[in-house]
Amino acid sequence: MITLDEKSRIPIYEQIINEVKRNILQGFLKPKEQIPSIRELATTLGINPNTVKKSYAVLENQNIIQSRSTKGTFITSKIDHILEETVDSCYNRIIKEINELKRLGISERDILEKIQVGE
Amino acid sequence: MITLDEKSRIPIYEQIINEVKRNILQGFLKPKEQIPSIRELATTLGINPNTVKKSYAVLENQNIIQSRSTKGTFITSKIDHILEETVDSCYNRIIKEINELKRLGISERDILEKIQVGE
DNA sequence: TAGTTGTGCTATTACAAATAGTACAAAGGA
DNA sequence: TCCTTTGTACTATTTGTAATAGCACAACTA
Repeated sequence: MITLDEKSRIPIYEQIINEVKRNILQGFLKPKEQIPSIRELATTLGINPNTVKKSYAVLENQNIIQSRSTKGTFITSKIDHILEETVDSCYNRIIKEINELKRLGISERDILEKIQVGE
Repeated sequence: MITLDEKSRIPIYEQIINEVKRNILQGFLKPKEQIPSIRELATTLGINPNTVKKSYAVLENQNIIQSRSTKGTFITSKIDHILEETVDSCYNRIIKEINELKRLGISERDILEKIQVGE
């Protein structure tokens, strides 16, 4: 299921990209499985087909999906790299925030405690 | 010192807001201290005065700076709240990323270990 | 044959950021 | 007094990107 946030600063076409990846990683979409056609997804989301096309083009470029003329669009058979990349970028953003906190004078110990308690 | 990232998705006027806050938090700008005039900062950064004005308007609205006609613009005397708010938003972003990692199947223990080792 | 698929292309719209330009009043220094 | 600098206020324009609109084509399929 793909949901969009119109108010977000992130463009719709990027949101679609992220949502497709999320669906794959959560197991809702599996390798070789067919995903909605450009026109169908556009109708579902109430947006223009060109916007979906743009998302699919990027996803294909990242070897996450594969489009076949007159057939449809399918998840790539090998999706292992997606998880790794997504996790890495998550960690990178966390590290970035931690460094920011350190710069503000918060000790690493305090940060880790707060994170644990906060869960 | 204020630096801008033209390529960033964050608008210039927001970057200025963040930079002013950062300078305060790092002690480069102190309470009641005068900051560059709208025109001066605009010249320094090579941008339009209206853009700086927009940033200053937001900062004044957040009680971080105070503008006085014909005098200039000054840091507010009370800036304690800024640190708290900034730290809170940092933690919130970290929590958000951690939840994302959990959703991807990473255990909290693994996350915390990775963060510690990564530092 | 009719419908659906992805593809490719151009033109247009929509929106927010940023710029350009002008004008004003008030303070302060020469 | 004169000049400069300050913040303020306002409108108009430019710019860049996202998104839309619309069309045409080839190929597959029921």
